[in-house]
Amino acid sequence: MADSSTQVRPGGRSAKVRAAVHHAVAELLAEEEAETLTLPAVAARAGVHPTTLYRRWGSTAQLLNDVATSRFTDDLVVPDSGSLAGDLQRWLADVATDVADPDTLALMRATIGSGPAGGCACVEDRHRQLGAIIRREQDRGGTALDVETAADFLLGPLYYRAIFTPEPASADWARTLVSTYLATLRTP
Amino acid sequence: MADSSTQVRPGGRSAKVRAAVHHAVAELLAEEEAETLTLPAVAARAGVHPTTLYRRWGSTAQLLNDVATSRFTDDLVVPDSGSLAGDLQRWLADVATDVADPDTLALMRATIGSGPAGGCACVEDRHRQLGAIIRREQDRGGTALDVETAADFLLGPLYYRAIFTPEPASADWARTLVSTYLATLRTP
DNA sequence: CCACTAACGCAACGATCAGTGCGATAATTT
DNA sequence: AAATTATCGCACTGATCGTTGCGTTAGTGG
Repeated sequence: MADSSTQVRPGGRSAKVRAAVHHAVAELLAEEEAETLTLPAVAARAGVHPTTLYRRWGSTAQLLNDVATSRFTDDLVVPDSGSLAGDLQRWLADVATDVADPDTLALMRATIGSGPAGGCACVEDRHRQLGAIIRREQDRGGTALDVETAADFLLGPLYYRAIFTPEPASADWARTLVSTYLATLRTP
Repeated sequence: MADSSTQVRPGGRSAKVRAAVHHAVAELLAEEEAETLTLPAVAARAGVHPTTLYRRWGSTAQLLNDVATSRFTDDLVVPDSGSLAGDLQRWLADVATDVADPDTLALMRATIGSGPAGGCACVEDRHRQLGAIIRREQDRGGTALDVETAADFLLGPLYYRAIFTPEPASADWARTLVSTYLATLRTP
């Protein structure tokens, strides 16, 4: 009975405001620099009163965390091609395509800059997806992989290129990354 | 003779102001959230008038870029242990130790969030250092490595863990990373 | 359909930010 | 040492931000 006095009300209007605000954040990050991303600016773009943003989110950091979490959660379908290599290649290619979008990158950068937990909000679901792929391979009777190590070798180079280097990471490059990673497993 | 009319003057006072401002940025990022990093706040901490910051840097984005560039340039000595494995292990362990510092991480996060070129400012010199190590191995008659690929497998997982995951990356883990990377080269 | 209340809009306020013009200081050159 | 001028400090101003109190709108349960 933890805090039963205040009941949430995610009805039509709140959901509509939330969607408009999320859309406004993505728009503003896509077109201008992250400097001008203030709560009044987002409110004006979303057609919502600034007070609403101050009350619901409080700061741009929490708003960005919310936007990034919902943006990078359940946005990709975990493939089931029948083999580990196929699943990983399909999935990482999708991730690479997603990360190659400049608007997506802008959201990631802003979220990372908003606080220590910003990065986690961007890749938390990716780790869940990778875990699902690995678990499925294990159920097939295949090799048991460590999720963290796989993330180091697959997501590591991909996100590193996206954030820290100007050169893009294509879907083909992601597939090559999976091949070389699986090759290292067969030859310890 | 491009713009010979305006000559820079990096004398004693300017250098002192610059150092104080850089120090103030690092301090503010270390203690509080990145939200409050405004030019007047930095000026107050540095004991400098806000107008100076508006004129010399113009925005927090450019200031952060300047701070990050000078912070992550010539801060590590490229080792020369006689072997590629030794050089890489020493160097990447140093990088890991540097990145493990919360204050360093805060500066990196803020710089990444300040603009598209933020990430490059943090690792540009790292690529130069890695290139120097690889070139030295080549001069020894050893294997010729591609700098970009090596960065993908060495810096990628390291910076990915630092920015996107809560678990730290120790110096020992970095050395293991080098070992596994070199192992993959011997077995193509 | 009605009562309840979470969520939003509105107006007003102090605080801080971003920018400008002008004089003072000090680095650099002759 | 004197002249030149890049750089900084100061005072001032308009704009924007962050916050609060109060009334209104609209989900939610009876």
